[in-house]
Amino acid sequence: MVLTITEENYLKAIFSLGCSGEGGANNQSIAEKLSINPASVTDMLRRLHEKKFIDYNRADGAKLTKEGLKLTIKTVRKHRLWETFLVEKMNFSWSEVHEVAEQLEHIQSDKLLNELDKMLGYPKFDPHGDPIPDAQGKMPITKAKPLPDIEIGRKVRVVNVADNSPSFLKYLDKQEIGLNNILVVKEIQDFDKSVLVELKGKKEVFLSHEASKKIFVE
Amino acid sequence: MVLTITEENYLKAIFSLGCSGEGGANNQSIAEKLSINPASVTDMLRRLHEKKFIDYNRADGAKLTKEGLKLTIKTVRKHRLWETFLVEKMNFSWSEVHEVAEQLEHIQSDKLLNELDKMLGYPKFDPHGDPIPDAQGKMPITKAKPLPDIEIGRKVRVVNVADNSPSFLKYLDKQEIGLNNILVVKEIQDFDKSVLVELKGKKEVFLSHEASKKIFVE
DNA sequence: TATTAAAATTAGGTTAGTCTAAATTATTGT
DNA sequence: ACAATAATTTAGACTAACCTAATTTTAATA
Ligand SMILES: [Mn+2]
Ligand SMILES: [Mn+2]
Ligand SMILES: [Mn+2]
Ligand SMILES: [Mn+2]
Repeated sequence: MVLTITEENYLKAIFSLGCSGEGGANNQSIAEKLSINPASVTDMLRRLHEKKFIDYNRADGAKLTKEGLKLTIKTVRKHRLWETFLVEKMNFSWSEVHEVAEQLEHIQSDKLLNELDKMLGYPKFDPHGDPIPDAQGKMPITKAKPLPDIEIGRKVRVVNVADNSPSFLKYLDKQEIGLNNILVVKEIQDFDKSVLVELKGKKEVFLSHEASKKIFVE
Repeated sequence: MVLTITEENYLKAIFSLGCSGEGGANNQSIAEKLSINPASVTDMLRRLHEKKFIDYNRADGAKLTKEGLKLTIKTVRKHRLWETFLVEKMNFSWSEVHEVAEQLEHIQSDKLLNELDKMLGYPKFDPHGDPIPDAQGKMPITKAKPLPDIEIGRKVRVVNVADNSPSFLKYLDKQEIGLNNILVVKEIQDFDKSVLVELKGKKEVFLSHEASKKIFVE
């Protein structure tokens, strides 16, 4: 049951593509997510299927098997715990952690993983508000909504961001929007769907539709 | 200047073989250290030479170039800082850290490395008493001697162990010998060169010549 | 010095993971 | 229903890192 780093990355891609959208992950979306040629993806999907980590066919796309899901969730757990570690203990900002966590998630040591979890106080969410699976693979389910779905006037709390790219996160930093911040939705522009929100201290900022779709609140 | 994990491991092997013994590292010793076939080593030595990380010829063996040395020392720094981290912050024992550090040493993040160093208080030695190169690549030089070279009756302090294998380190644990422990050399047996030492609390133990050669004291 | 043994290299192969270009299958718009 | 377009797969190649078996070079010893 020992996966290569490459295999772990494919499984993770299939996992995250499978979360959004109900069907499996199709070749093209995996290729895009991993910046790899579709022909290479075909190859790897065949191998992952042979190893019983995924089911795959052209119509339904790739879906993790029970075994594949178990292994993938462990990788996700590692990724998110390491991100939390980097922010909580190593003075990283939320825009810096993802790249390093992409490396750290492949470290194999159950003891280290458990100690990390303990040191961080068994956190439930990572610095981007993503749920951290526990040692049994269970993770909390939240019913957060994207900002554009909120009625005008509601006061909400930012609980998750659906894009971990440094460019997006730095943009949020600049707008002074962070996890757990309280926002009030003031208005949504008709012509471009941009959202006007009030931050703490009465400060108001416009968020593009593009950006606001990726901000999840409760 | 981006090395593969495999290249880093070869350079590290050449480095450590070059430290002991004045000449370079020969093919066979590298092959043994990495558990790799000599024919494969020939291959890799050629590639490392082409990339200007080593000088190599059959007579003198492999020697790191200035560039190669710089990169290798950084890997050693990472390895030893991570080992220190595991012991100081993650409740690992000195016999458990090496294997995990072999993985962690390949993580690429200058910020993480600096923060790690800072969090640990800029340590000078790792859990086995090996010197940790600083950010400039400088490391303290000590004049420790192996236990069999000490005169009878001298009181000394354990400052380094020259074998990081779990089996050796667990053996030392069992004998209650650890870093910084004070020992008195009571006698050296003629027939097998085993060493009788007195530990704190007057307890006395025999150490085989094999073991005592690997215990460095001051 | 000639013979033998050890060390290193060469030759030829394998596997994982990638690529490009060409062929095949599906989907879609008219 | 059919042509155009999009998605996927096949075919053929490449690189890094390894292997075994055979050969060559160097060292040791009789
Ligand atoms: Mn991430
Ligand atoms: Mn995250
Ligand atoms: Mn070590
Ligand atoms: Mn060490």
